[in-house]
Amino acid sequence: MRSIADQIEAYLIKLLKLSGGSVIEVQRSEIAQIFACAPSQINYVLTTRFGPEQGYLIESRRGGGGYLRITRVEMSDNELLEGLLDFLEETLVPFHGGERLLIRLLEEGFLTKREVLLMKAVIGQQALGNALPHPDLVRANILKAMLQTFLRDEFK
Amino acid sequence: MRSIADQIEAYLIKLLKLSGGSVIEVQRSEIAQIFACAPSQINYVLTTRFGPEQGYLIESRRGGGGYLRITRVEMSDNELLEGLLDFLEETLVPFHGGERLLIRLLEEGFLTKREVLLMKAVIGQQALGNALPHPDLVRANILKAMLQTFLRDEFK
DNA sequence: GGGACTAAGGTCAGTTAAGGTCAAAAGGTA
DNA sequence: TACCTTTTGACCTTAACTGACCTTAGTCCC
Repeated sequence: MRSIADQIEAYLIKLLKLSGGSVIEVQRSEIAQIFACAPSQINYVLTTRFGPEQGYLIESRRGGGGYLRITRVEMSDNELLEGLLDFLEETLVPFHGGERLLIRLLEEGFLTKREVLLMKAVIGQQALGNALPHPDLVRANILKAMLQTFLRDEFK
Repeated sequence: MRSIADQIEAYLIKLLKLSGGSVIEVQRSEIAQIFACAPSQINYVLTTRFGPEQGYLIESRRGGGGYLRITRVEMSDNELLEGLLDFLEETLVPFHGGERLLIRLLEEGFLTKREVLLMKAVIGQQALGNALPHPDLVRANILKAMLQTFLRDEFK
């Protein structure tokens, strides 16, 4: 069974699509009610699925008339790449984090499906094995090296 | 008598057939319950019967709503690729060896130039660093994982 | 303007629900 | 017996989820 988090994610994405534009405003408590879950669950979904890595910006306001605003952020290829490289600079990459990042690049049309599969294969379990000392760090380095490929002249 | 492992294998294969498509999602604990065995038994079956050599890809997710996803990846009859995989099976890959291999694949029209650059980046110094215990082995594994990507259905 | 009250959203630590790993015991078979 | 395959269980990691408590913003009343 799909988890509630997955369902909420799907719901919000649907809202974004329906809204035509790239921004929606929702009430945390309302969403929580729809899915019969704790309000903090919504925060969980937002942080795990709608972070900057996935290409979203979250703003919010508390108090009466408060809201959550979810914005899909469009970026140029270079901005996107450089942002991702910065991100990788400071971060370790667990497999699923890396995967989401790649999906983002696919959605942006930056990578082909074939390339994503290729890169997924690289950062996956099988390739890295368990023997390595710091798999998350190695993953970050590998992704960085691959992405930097695209910053080269010939691809601009 | 057929071992439980064999029965589980048969069951999963049946599920795959029934599903029509080439992918199923199951819960480890559920399967374990059906066959009244330890959950880790399922992992055993997966690693011994549903590895890449047998033409399957395993993905999984932990935590609430976790699952095991088994994907059938059709083997291509392409001798070159399979030959290369065999070759990698027994060999370590120093950087320049790996590079030659990629160039050959480019010449054969298997990879685009872009893909070759991508893969070269992966097996290069920067990505793997110097800290790793067996860089040549890691390189072999990574290349293997990447090439196996191309054995999948969608690329035939 | 300043409390007091109300209506939001935020945080975080802790619990629950998965799957992963590994070594060791058990079972088969040449 | 020696070796290989199965099977299990103890322990680990990761993801999902919740609830108690906190912060911020607006409203009403004096």
